[in-house]
Amino acid sequence: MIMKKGTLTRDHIITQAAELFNTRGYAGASMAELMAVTGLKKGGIYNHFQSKEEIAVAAFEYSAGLVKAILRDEIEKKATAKAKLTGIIEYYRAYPLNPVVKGGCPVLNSIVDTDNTNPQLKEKVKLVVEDMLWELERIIAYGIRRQEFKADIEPDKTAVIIFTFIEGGIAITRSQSDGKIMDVVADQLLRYLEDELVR
Amino acid sequence: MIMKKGTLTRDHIITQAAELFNTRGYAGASMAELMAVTGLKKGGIYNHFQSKEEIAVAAFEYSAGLVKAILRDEIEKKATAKAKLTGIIEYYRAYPLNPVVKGGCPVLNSIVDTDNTNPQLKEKVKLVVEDMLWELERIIAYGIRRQEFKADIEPDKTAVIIFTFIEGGIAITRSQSDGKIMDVVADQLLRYLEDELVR
DNA sequence: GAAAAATAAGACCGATTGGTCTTTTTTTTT
DNA sequence: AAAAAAAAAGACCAATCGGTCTTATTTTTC
Repeated sequence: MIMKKGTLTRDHIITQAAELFNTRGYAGASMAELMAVTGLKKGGIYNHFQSKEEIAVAAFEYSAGLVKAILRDEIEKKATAKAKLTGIIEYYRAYPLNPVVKGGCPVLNSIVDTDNTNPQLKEKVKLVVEDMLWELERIIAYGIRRQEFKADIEPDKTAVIIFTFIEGGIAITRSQSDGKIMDVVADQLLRYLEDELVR
Repeated sequence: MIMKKGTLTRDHIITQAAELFNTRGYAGASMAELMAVTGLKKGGIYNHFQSKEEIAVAAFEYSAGLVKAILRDEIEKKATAKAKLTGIIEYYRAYPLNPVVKGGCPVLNSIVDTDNTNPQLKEKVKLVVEDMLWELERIIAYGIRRQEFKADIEPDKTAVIIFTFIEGGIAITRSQSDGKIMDVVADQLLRYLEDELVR
């Protein structure tokens, strides 16, 4: 057997929990609901985790891993910095239609959902955001090095601009249930890329 | 007596609830906590409201009213469209330091916090976002009319750009606890205003 | 200041919360 | 296939959940 049964079950709990917590929030989701969506009873779940919080952390790590994997893929399959950024922007244009996890962007949701009663999760979220900013920053620095981008742009600030704009778009889209908002955001980001970054 | 005692108590509950729900989320905040922060017992609270949900709606309306009042003030005290937008941008630059309600932007928080189990609040949030977009749109249309802004810019899309960018900035700021992020956002918005809107 | 009305208190409710623990069942090892 | 180990079940727990209702108190009206 390639994988122990328990590990399979554990993964199943995590994927189901990721969706549940992302749609209902940490406080809003109950263990009873998690039991329902996993098809397991209390004993089955608590055999793999020590607490609800531990499940939430594992679920967020899983969701964040999905997002990162998609971004990495988008980055790696393009050669130029401009193409990499364009790929990311286009990915997010379609985001409201195909979120990585049901319930919207897990990064945005966790930022807002995580109050100060869960410092462990809060720190994890912070690290994930830092990591995504860093990933963008690398692309921009790469573009400058390749002389695709203007020499005087600041990679760190540019990364913040792109990322905040995208996450804001996801938020407003969610409130209005209107996919066209992400179009506006994506178009504007492409214009920004063309006008202010490309030399 | 200018105001009945009950109304005063009701307002007190609302202001305290606004802060509580904004920091802990709807599901995360309990009636016991609301009792603690208001100094009232169950009977005192339920004398004014029928349910927790009704309190949450009233609290959000109150918070949204505060935000709108500030924006309106920022808009009215300036004469030109450019000055109005600059005023709003500068207001949000300092936002992480002085949120209208403790816990961050109530609009952003409610967008994310409100799942589909509370359609009444969700609709309210949608209307508030629409209203804020509309307010921005009006300024931009005003700027075009006054020939401050280019004639070919689209007020609705421009409003979306400004608003999503600001809300995204607030979100990321919250995750990183870093006030400099709002500086990057504000600076970029001012540049956008100068370069793409002003003719 | 007395009567009426509004307000707040606080005991009480059933349901649900996250979590524990023993027992049973299933899986893995030998 | 037997023994050992892992996994899942499900009864059980105290605490808390949102909410109700009667009683006591305070405020308002007359």
